[in-house]
Amino acid sequence: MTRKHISLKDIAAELNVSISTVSRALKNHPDISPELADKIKTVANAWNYSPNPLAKGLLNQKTMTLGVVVPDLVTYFYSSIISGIEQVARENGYFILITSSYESLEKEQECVKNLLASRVDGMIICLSKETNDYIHFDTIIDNEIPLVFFDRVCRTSEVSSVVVNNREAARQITNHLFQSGAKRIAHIAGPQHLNIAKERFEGYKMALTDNGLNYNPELVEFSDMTSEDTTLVTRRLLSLPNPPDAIFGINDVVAFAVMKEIKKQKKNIPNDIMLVGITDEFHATIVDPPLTSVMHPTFEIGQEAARLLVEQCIAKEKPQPVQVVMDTTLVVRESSVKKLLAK
Amino acid sequence: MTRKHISLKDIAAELNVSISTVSRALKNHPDISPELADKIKTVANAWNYSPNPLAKGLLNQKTMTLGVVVPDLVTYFYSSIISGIEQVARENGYFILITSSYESLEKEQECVKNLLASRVDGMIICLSKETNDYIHFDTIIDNEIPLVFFDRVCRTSEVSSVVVNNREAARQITNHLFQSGAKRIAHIAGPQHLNIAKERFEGYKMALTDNGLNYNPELVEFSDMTSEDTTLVTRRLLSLPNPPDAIFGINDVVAFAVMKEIKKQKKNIPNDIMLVGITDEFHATIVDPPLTSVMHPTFEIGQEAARLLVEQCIAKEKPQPVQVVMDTTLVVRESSVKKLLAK
DNA sequence: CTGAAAGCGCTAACAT
DNA sequence: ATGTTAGCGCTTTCAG
Repeated sequence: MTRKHISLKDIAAELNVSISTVSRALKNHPDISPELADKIKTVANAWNYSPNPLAKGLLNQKTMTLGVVVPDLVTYFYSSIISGIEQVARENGYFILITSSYESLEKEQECVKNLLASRVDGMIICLSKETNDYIHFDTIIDNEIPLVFFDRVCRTSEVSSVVVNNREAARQITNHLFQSGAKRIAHIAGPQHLNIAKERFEGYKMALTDNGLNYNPELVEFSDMTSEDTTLVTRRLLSLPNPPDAIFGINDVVAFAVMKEIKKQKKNIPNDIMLVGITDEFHATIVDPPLTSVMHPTFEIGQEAARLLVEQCIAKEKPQPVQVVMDTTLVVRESSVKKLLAK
Repeated sequence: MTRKHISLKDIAAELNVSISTVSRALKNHPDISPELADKIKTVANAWNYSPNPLAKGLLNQKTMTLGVVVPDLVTYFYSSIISGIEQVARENGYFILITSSYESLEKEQECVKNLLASRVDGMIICLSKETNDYIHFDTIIDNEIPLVFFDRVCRTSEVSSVVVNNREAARQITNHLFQSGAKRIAHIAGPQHLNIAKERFEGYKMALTDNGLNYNPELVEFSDMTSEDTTLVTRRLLSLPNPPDAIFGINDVVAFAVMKEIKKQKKNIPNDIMLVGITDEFHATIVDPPLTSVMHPTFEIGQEAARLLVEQCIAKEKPQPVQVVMDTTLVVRESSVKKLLAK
C-alpha cells in the first residue's frame, strides 16, 4: 500500500540524502553517481512517486492545463471537436478544462473569468450564439495568454483561429439544390453577427448568382437557430403563396426542425420540397429521409486548434496569428434528390 | 491594462503593507481596520486580483479539481452526464478534468494514472466496455481518494455509485413487447462482465417468465455493442428458420444498427418485427420509425454522481459507500406498436 | 490591529 | 558528486 502522495522529501528522508539530490537523480542529472541514482529511482518507483504538478506549476508559472469554452457539451459537433482537442492536448502533456457557455454571452464571460482565475496556460474558444461583444477577451489578449478561436470566431487579425470554408460550403450545397431541379431555394439563416451565419448567407447568395436566379428576400428567414424559432419561420415559408421548392437550413439542427414541420404538413421530402443542412451531425444518416448536408472534419478541427494553441504555449515569442481554413465535404443523401417514379 | 497575474505581494507593495495584511483583508478577517481593508479591496478589484489556485492548492493539498473518466466523449449519453457533473462541480467551486478511455481498458488505466498524477481531489468513473479487471482502482481506493462510479460499475461494496434500475427497465420493455403482441422476443445482449449487460439480460429473462414464455437460447445473441458486430448477430437472428417477431437491443446504438439491417432486408418495423432499445439517445425520436426505448435521466445521473463526490471530498471521515439507483422511463414509440390497417 | 516567519513541493543557483 | 538556500503565492501561527 502506497502512501497518499509521495514527495521528494519522503524519498530523501528514506535514503538519508538531500531533496535536491533526489530531484536531480530523478531527472537524470549527470552529476549524480549512477549507484545513488539507481537507488533513488528504485524507491521512487516502489513508492509510486509522481511529481506534484502544483508545486511545479507554482515554480514555473505553468499549469499544463488548457481551457476550452464551447457553446454546449451535448451535440456531436462540439463533443467530437473536444475529443480532438483532448487527444492533441494529452499527447503534449496538457490537461483540458472544459467549460460550457450554454450559448449564453453572460455564461461565456463567466467561463473565461473562471479559466483565467484557474491559470490555464491557454484557451480554445467557440463563441456562443449570443456573443456580439468581445471585450471579455481583452484580458486574455492583452496579457498575451495563448488563445485560439474555432468555428465561430472574432478578432481574427489578432487571434489564431480554425474555421471551415463556410462561404464555399453554402455555395456548393445551394448549387447542388439548383442542379437537383430547385428553382425557388429558400434559406433559413442565423444571427448575422456570427461569422458562420454571415458567410453561409453570402455563399447562398453567390450560388443564386451562379445560376442566374434572383435574390428574393421573401425566401430568406432569419432564425435564432433554436428548433422552436425554426418551426415558426418554416411555417411562414411553407405558407407563402408560392412556397419554396427547396430549403437550405443554416445547420442540421435547424434542418431537423424544418423536417419535422414539413412532415407535419404532410408534404414529401424531397418530392414536394428538398431539404439540406450544414454541419453533418451523426443523426443526419438515420433521419428519414437521410439529410443532405456538409460534413465538417470535427475531430480534425479540434486537433488543429489544440496544435495551434500548444504551439503558442511553448513559443518564446508570441507567434503571428494564423487562420486555418478546413475543407468540408458535401454529402448528398435522399433529402435533396427527387425519387424517380416507377421504374 | 492589467498585469499578467497579480499576487498579494504586488498589492502589498503598492500599499506599503505586509502580504499577510492583504491576505487577511481580502478574506474579511475581523482584525483588519475597515479603512485599510477597503483600500486593499479597491486595489485588488482594480487590478483584477484572483488568488493563485496553485499556491492555495499546494498549501492545503486540494486542487479543487475533479477527474472524470468516460468511455467516450461524443455520444449524447455521456456528454449529457458530463454536463450534469459540470454543473454541480461548478456550483461547488470545482473544475472538472475530463478524460476518455475510448472504451479501452488500457486507456482507462492510463486516464486513472494521469488523474492521480494531476492530484485531482476525486474521480467519477464509468467503466470501459473492456474493463473486467479492477486493480487499477486500488491506488485510488487504498489512498481513500474520493471515488464514484456511474452506470457501469464495480466494487460497489467499497465505492459509491449511481446506476439505473437496469433489471426493471429491461423487464418492463420486454413485457411491453409481449403486450404489443410479440411471442418470439429476441435479445441482443452485451458483454456479461458489465453490470448493465448482465442486469438487462436478467430483466429480459424475468419478463419471459412473467409472461409464461420459455427462455430460448437461440433468440439471444451476444454482441460487443459495436454496430459492426451487431449487424452480424442481427443477420443471424433474421435468418433463423423461425425468426423473432421482436428484438430488444441492449442499448440504442445497438438498436440503430439492428434497424439498419432490418430495413436493408426490406422488412417492416414494427409490422414484421418490433424493435426496442435502452438508453434513450436523442436521435431515437428522429429515426424512422421512432424507436421505443427507456429514457435515462442522464443529466441527473451526472449531477448525482458529482454531488456524491463533492460530499466525499468535503467530508472529514470517509462516508459509507452508497448506491443510488435512478429511475428510468419507458417511452413507447412507433417501433413497437403495430400499425392498424386501414381505418 | 499589523508584521514576520515558516512551510506546502519543487527547482536552480550557489556553495562545498 | 552532493548539500544548502532561496523563492514561486498563499495561509497561518506566533510576535509585537
